[in-house]
Amino acid sequence: MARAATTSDAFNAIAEPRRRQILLFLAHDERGVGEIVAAIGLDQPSVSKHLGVLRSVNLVRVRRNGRHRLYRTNAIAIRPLHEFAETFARYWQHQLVRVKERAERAQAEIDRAGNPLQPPNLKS
Amino acid sequence: MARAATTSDAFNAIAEPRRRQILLFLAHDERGVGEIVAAIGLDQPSVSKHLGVLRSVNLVRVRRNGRHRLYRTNAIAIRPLHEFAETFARYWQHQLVRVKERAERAQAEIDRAGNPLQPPNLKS
DNA sequence: TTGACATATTCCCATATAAGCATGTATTGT
DNA sequence: ACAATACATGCTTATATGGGAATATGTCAA
Repeated sequence: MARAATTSDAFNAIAEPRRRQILLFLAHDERGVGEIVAAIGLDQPSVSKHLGVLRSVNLVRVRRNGRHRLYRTNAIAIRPLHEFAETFARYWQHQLVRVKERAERAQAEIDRAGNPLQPPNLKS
Repeated sequence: MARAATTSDAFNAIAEPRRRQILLFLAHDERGVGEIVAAIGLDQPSVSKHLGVLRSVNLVRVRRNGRHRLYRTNAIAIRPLHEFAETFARYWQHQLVRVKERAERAQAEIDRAGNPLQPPNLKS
């Protein structure tokens, strides 16, 4: 089996850096394709194809206005990603707390030794 | 240019559903490969290869214990994903607030009409 | 209608899969 | 040393990609 299609879900669509760039660019307000092209420095057909992928997983909404098509990020489609990542947030927070505590203990060790120029715990 | 390698960053590695499954399974505590195989119902070589991808982007840590290799999710490697998704969280929260407000206005319309059986705003 | 403008779509190709199957490697128990 | 256990790696194949170039589609203006 080959890799899942980029159009299969938000996770696959977002794997591509240029698409993340586009989503960020379209997060605040809607923009025409030309503006996107100018903003991210990629040729127009490529941008249109990326937009096609994003559309197919509902990560963007389109609105037609004359000969322009105004795209905008559909933020809620990113929710599954957020929920997945959120699951791990508390783990790395614990991890960081432990690192911080260790650093503080090491600093206390230095202070107690009275000589800040000596690296602590060289062998343990 | 082809698609970026799955080993290029966390975003690409996480695009694969089985790898997300593995990360969740290894989030709380470390497990041997055999346990992972049993848990997610995939053959051993496939699991090993997925673990290889996850290793290459530091999404898991390994520790050897006799002939076992104990894997564990390295939660902090998921942080870039979380930060990306977090950027959009406030947008969809606004979106949901708007939907809720609209629903409440519609309900108020119904209440005012005094007849809950008639659908509101049929033409506007 | 004709042309100009804004986007989308098609074709081409080098590249990278993920799964299945077979095999290699390291470690332990006897 | 030998067999068994626990993983990792190599090989093959169907499939999908993203960018570049060329072309098609759709809309407005004169």
